[in-house]
Amino acid sequence: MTARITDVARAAGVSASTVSRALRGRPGVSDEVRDQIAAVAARLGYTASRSASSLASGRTFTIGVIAPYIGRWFFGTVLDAAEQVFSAAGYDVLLYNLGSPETRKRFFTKLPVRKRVDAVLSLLIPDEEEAAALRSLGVPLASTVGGAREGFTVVGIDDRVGAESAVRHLVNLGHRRIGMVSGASEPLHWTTPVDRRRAYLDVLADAGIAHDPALEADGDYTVEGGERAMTELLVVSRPPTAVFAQSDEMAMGALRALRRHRLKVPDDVSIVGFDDHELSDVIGLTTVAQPVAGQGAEAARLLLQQLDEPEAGTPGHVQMPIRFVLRDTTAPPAPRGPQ
Amino acid sequence: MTARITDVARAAGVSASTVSRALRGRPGVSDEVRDQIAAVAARLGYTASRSASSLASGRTFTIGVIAPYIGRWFFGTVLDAAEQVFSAAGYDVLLYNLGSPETRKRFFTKLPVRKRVDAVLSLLIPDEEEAAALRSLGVPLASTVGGAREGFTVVGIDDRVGAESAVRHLVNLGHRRIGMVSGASEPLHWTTPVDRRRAYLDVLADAGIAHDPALEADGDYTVEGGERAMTELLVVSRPPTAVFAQSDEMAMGALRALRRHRLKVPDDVSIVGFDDHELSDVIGLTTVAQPVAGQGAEAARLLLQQLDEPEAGTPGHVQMPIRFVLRDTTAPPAPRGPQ
DNA sequence: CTGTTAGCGCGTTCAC
DNA sequence: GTGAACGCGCTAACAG
Repeated sequence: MTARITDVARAAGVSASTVSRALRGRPGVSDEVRDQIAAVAARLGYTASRSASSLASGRTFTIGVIAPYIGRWFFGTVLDAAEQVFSAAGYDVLLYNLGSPETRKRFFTKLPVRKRVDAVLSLLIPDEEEAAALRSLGVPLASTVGGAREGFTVVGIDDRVGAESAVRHLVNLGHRRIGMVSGASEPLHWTTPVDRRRAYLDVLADAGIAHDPALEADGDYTVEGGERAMTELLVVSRPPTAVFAQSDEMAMGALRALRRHRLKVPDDVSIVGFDDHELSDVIGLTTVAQPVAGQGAEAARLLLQQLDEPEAGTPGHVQMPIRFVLRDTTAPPAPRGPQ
Repeated sequence: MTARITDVARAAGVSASTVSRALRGRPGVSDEVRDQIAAVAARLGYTASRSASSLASGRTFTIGVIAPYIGRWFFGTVLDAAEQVFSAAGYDVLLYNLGSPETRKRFFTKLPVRKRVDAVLSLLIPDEEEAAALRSLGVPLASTVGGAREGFTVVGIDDRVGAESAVRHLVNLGHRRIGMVSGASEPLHWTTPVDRRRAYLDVLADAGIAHDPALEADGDYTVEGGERAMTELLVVSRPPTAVFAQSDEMAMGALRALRRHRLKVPDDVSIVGFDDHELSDVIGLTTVAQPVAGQGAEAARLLLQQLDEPEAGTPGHVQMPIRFVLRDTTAPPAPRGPQ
């Protein structure tokens, strides 16, 4: 139904190989022949069949991208940026949205990307077993978010430093009852929640503040989870005067919980988030900014680089800069706490 | 490097054809042979090469998805839902992120999906020229958002009805100076901004309110654009006491502009949005809710249905339900307007 | 610089 | 129920 390479060859009065060479910009074709072939191909609306060319060449010009929840702002933004880099380089993106544990498991056992992609970018660091499955593909691998992994180029941020700045800010304001909304119920293999919690504990210890486990609640990295977690923190015997939420979305949930409890922010409770969500500025949320699109683009670039220079080895770990952003949800504690 | 079908055939002591039939569940293979082949294939980690099988069969088991800005919440959520439906049905998703006019143009002239996909889902209705290009692919087509198009199954909402409810709510509260933040600088071919504006004009006319062009400003469907637009509306001689923003993100931008101008919402100015963004609840934004993930899932389902029953023709246009959501950003006008 | 010859790995007729 | 032959459309190696 659509034109094949032999149709173009016949119409241009040359052989199929010449058409192939001409259209892919390979040397060994005179300029006039090349131009004429291009014209004929355009007239016939010819595009090489990817299936056939990858079968013949072994290359697919396709990158597999594995994302957990595209709908979440963070991963959507990372994906957006990575896709732009890939498509600008002529690669297509095969997207796998691994939200539930079942789809995740099925993906790594069946590995539908086998023989379909030239490289894989995982938006969240895979656990060791999953990483081993990906390594078996024999293609370059990269990941954003969540620690190091053998065989992977990883682009991330220093979660320790970022979380420390958030908590230290609260300490500097004079808070002593500092709670945390964390994301512990997520898959346990990534280092992000662990590092951010470690930083929280370290800063408290540094400030001579005893750690109270009752001031930690799990927010599942979602708005709703953040709301639930904040509500939990409000019913402990001595509620916190300030809360560090491990993500902006959980911080927004916490803000909603506070509003429902008629508590003022930052007068009654201070909130600091992490990520610098696109709407954090609208809400006035104090947070730790990280380059989200930047990480996606950088990981994509490094992956393409490995594809171009296979002998270079995997570039290892890249740290992107972070920045504390002061807005309106943090202030010194009130003379008397909430309630 | 990885196992081929002949490796499995040899290891199982059968022919390649039998392996092919057995693994794809085709009839004509005894149960014991089938089981044994499955075992051998699993042991060898065999997966059929998609390139080879689609070259041979003509099917790709891949769906092309065209998205404008994945990073935007709306499209990210639609994509997320659609991808889940596709992958549950065994299809892979080839993602094209057509943010800029250049990438968009390049996509539709080169049509990299040609011979690579069994169907195409566009997350935003293509213009007539783009639609013609897609029709030339000869595969089932579907779209979300933005009116009807020949050859496409379209899943959307009734923008007129939704926008009417938003504006009528403001009228019912007693507002007479009602502004609008629209998204007119977007590609002109989709009906969404047109329909929502039409509804705005109709409701004003119904209420006997003269239309003042100075009360309309373009917000580009972004938070920043909404902020700019609201700022413009505040400097006209008699500013609006209420504003209908054609999207929640623009409404959030408007809220930020108002906050910067020290104006209270809803005391000084009422704001109503459209979409029910995931964070609108956090902010307390009055809006018109539409099923976002639902539209993506439904469009994906209808596309798969066309793939299963090619003779059924294109199912046409599906309208999803919408719902007005009253929250905290709307109230009757103050006795005296702002300023 | 260009054409010819062989596959790439699989699905799909046909025979048996 | 199973195997042998052929071709999907293209690229790579070799001639010339």
